[in-house]
Amino acid sequence: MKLQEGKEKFIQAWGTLGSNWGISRTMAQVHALLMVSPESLSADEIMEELQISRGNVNLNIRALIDWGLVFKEHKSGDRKEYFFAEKDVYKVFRQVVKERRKRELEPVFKVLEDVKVVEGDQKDPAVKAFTETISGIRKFAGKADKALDTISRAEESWFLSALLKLMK
Amino acid sequence: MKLQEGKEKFIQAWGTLGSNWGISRTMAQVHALLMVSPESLSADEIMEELQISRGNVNLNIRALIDWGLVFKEHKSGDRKEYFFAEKDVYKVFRQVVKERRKRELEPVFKVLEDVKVVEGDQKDPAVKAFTETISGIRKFAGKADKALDTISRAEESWFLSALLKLMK
DNA sequence: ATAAACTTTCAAAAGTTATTGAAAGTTCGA
DNA sequence: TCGAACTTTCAATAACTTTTGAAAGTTTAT
Repeated sequence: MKLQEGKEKFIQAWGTLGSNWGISRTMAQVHALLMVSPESLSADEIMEELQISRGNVNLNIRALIDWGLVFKEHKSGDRKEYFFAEKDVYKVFRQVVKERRKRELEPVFKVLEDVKVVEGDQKDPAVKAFTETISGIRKFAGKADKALDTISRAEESWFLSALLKLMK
Repeated sequence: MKLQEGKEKFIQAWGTLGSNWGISRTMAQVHALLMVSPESLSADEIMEELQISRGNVNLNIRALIDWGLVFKEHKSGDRKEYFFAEKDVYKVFRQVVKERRKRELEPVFKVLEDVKVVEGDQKDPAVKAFTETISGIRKFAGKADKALDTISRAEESWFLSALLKLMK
């Protein structure tokens, strides 16, 4: 397989994976392109490679920077900005875990906290079912949150050895 | 807080969570409604509670059944079908892990396998960067896949005690 | 075999999200 | 301060996804 073909296949696959997980397809594609580029790229180069507009590149690059997955670089004697991605997959994973935990788990906790006590007779099956489901979710979410926090702080070596132990 | 209000808040929150993770909002809302209902519900009851059409209920119920999160029930003396959800949050989690692993990780593996060897000089930085990134992702994905497989087979008690150890 | 009660399908409509491109804004060197 | 080189914004538009509802299909009791 030719390099260009491989790149394109990988970029498409990464884009699909992203869009299945609530990350915009283009954002994931820009990320994929930067992951396989040895040098940092300018906005123009990204436009050219992915055939997307300047505005779109700008929007998605900023989102990636916001997620902590992409960084800016300035080359001397050049006024353009250049961008490069974190290439260590484990660091990417940890960063995504960290961000999504903050963005999505926290609002859910807030709602669970809000609704955990509803008025009414605990003998009413409707009240009982509601209370029990919410309480089950709260317990599970608390544990998941701790686990994710641990993962997002962990060193790769530590994490992998712990995983291996887990799998014995 | 009144039960009805709590239910509505929870259903909205679950819907938002779902749509952030690539699951349709309505599918997550139907799931949430069934999670907090003590009895199984008919299509009509779901239509009524969530104010959505019959076709929409049917589509999303079938998807939930396909995911293994919701089940059918027949009540004697009644020709309607009734639906109820798995309420054990850990089982729900395991089922989702299992399904997404199958649906999404597998196609990505296939592409990674396809593109892992590209023609050209390994001293060419473009080829080298590509090869190294793909190889990093393959290694990580292999480990993640094993971990998810373990989780999706594990008993809750086992899983939680392993997590606790992990967190010491 | 029929009809009532129910479920499923699917094309059109509505709603949502992503993309464009041109205009506005910013930065920098001379 | 000016103008060139670049980045950012945002309203319009395009693309995609979800929802509807009526028609078709299926099942069951008699």
